[in-house]
Amino acid sequence: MTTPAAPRAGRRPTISDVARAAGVSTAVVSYALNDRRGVSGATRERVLRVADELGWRPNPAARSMRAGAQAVGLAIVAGEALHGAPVLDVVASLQRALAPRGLSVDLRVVDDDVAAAELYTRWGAERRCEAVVVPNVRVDDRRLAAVAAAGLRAVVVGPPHITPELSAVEVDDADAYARVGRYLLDLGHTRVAAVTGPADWVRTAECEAGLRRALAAGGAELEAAATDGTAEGAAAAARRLLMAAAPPTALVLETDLMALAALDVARRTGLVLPWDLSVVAGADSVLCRLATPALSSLPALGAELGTALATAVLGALAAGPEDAPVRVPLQVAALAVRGSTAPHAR
Amino acid sequence: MTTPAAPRAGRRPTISDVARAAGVSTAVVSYALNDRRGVSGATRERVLRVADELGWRPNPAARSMRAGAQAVGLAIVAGEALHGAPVLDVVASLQRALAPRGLSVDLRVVDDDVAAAELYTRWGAERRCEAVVVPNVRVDDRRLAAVAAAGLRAVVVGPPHITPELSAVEVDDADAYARVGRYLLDLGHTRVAAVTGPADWVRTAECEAGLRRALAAGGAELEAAATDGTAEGAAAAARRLLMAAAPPTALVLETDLMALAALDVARRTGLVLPWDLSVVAGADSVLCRLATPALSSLPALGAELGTALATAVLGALAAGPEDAPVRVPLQVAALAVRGSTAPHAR
DNA sequence: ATGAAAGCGCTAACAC
DNA sequence: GTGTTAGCGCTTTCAT
Repeated sequence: MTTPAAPRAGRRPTISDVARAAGVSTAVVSYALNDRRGVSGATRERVLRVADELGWRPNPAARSMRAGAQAVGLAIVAGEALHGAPVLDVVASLQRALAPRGLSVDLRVVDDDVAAAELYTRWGAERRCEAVVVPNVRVDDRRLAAVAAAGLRAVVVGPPHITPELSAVEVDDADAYARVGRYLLDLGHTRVAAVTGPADWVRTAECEAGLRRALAAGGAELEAAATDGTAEGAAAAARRLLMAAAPPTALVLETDLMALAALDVARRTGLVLPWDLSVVAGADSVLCRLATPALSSLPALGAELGTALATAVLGALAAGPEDAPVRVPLQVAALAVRGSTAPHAR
Repeated sequence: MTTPAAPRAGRRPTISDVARAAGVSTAVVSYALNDRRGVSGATRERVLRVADELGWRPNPAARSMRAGAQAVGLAIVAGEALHGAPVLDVVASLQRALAPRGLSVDLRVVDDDVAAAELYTRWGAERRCEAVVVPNVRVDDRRLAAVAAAGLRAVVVGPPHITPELSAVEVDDADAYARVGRYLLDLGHTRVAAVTGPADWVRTAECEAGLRRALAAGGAELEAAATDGTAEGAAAAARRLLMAAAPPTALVLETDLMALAALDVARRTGLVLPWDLSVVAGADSVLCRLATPALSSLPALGAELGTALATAVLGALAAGPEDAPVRVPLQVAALAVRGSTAPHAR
């Protein structure tokens, strides 16, 4: 036996179907379903029950039509990490934190920052998302210009004072790298080199500055080599540094893969870790633990960055256009000391 | 000076705005914009020009309202690869191939296959996507049941004869692993072990079967150890295998990380590669090239899998409900031979 | 507390 | 070839 109020077969039930089945108007159903006041307890109860029985689910397209796209956009350049963290780790925790608010994450993999900027422009025009996340900020980043032009709310990821006019997750990489610097100083290293990612990334400069300041305070010097962030680039830089007249006794590399590449170079150069050379990775992973010797590493961000981003996004969406931007600080935890670092034998 | 037909400030132009500005009706604009016949060349031209001048962009929500969600869903379990390939590589090429058709990819990271099944059910009810991609199929996969119940079109990724009633990308892993088997036979190995991912994955069984058949044809035996697919799990399995009374002289591992873990175990066991032990990785990556010795590896799928998926998805969407499912074959390319494999010294 | 109805931006059936 | 119009499913005034 079929309830006369049931929707046509082969169609998902709509609010009208629920309203008909519950014997009320669509407005009441909408109110009840969205937990709004203006509905009696009994009616609300009944509506919810009927909606559940019918298997009603909101149609996101229809909802977006009025409420705006319930999504936040994230364009990631192919091959890049998300501020040093594995992209999917961050996305997972961001999705988890935004889901209860009915927000989804629109992740796109683009070729470069030019494509990302175009995408932001398009997203703005299409009203495809409420806000965008901008990671791996460059100096004079064209994406930030695009975001501003598109009138999108943005959450950037960067060091504490980045783009003060925008909401941001402020990651204290300078502090983390300063701690690495002090650790190496304590071990007696006086010639340290850093192999970083692209020179025009704000984060790169920040990490290098933190490390340099800490070393300088102890009378040690830092030689920095910017690369494209690939294993090959890091290997080339490491080779050049280690072949120099007065080679460094400690090497800091921004990622796990870069550190692994440096390990390989050191091995081929005949250097025995950690006695001839100490190596520190800026972002931990299984790789760092599997390497021989295991690599001393700064923890990589992951879930923490995702939740921090969610906080910033939700804050930015809640805030009016006149309100101050939301700034969410995020600390990098302690260096994991492993077998790749040792006191410098003078 | 403002055109009288310009939309109110602070609002994105709609089709009505374009129609007004071009002096035609919304239907004509819609037809022109969607490249449909029934509009004169001159009118079409003018409409397109005006739309461009106004900066009109389609509103995806409004479009989805009639046409259905222009998206394909992909739920990936946290930590899993996509049929051995890096998730974002596949997603990038899938997005690139679907974008011209106006389709986007809705990627979600879920905790496990139970959550994935729930998500598929929800997607079906919400009409959130046109089709879903189901990778890493398990034996009696609950996700396939959910997909069927939700009435979603699905594209699965698996071996050639998987779920014949659904569209699929058929990856010939058995053949690839058979080639590895023959290669090891040619090197004189007679005791080979395979360390695989979870035993209830269809692909796992397929890889193992391919390897086993090829080895058996040459009179060699295969010992297979299923693991959880992590580096730790692989290390434990490798340790157990290598400590046995008659240890294998060649080890095949499903992923780059697992192979790296095995390398580490071998090193600690005092085995010198490739003389005491040959190691093959089932999925290549920078890691395999950086390892010492570099690992002989089967290429990992990436962009090819993405384009194959796009072909299958588009085919499935184009096909009527009565049409035969779309099956897209995909071959794994040749083994890259590197320093981790050598003839077995009898 | 509840109902009627307008409308979000777009498409498509139908009329001219 | 072009215009009119009725929805798609939902939220939200505005009446009652």
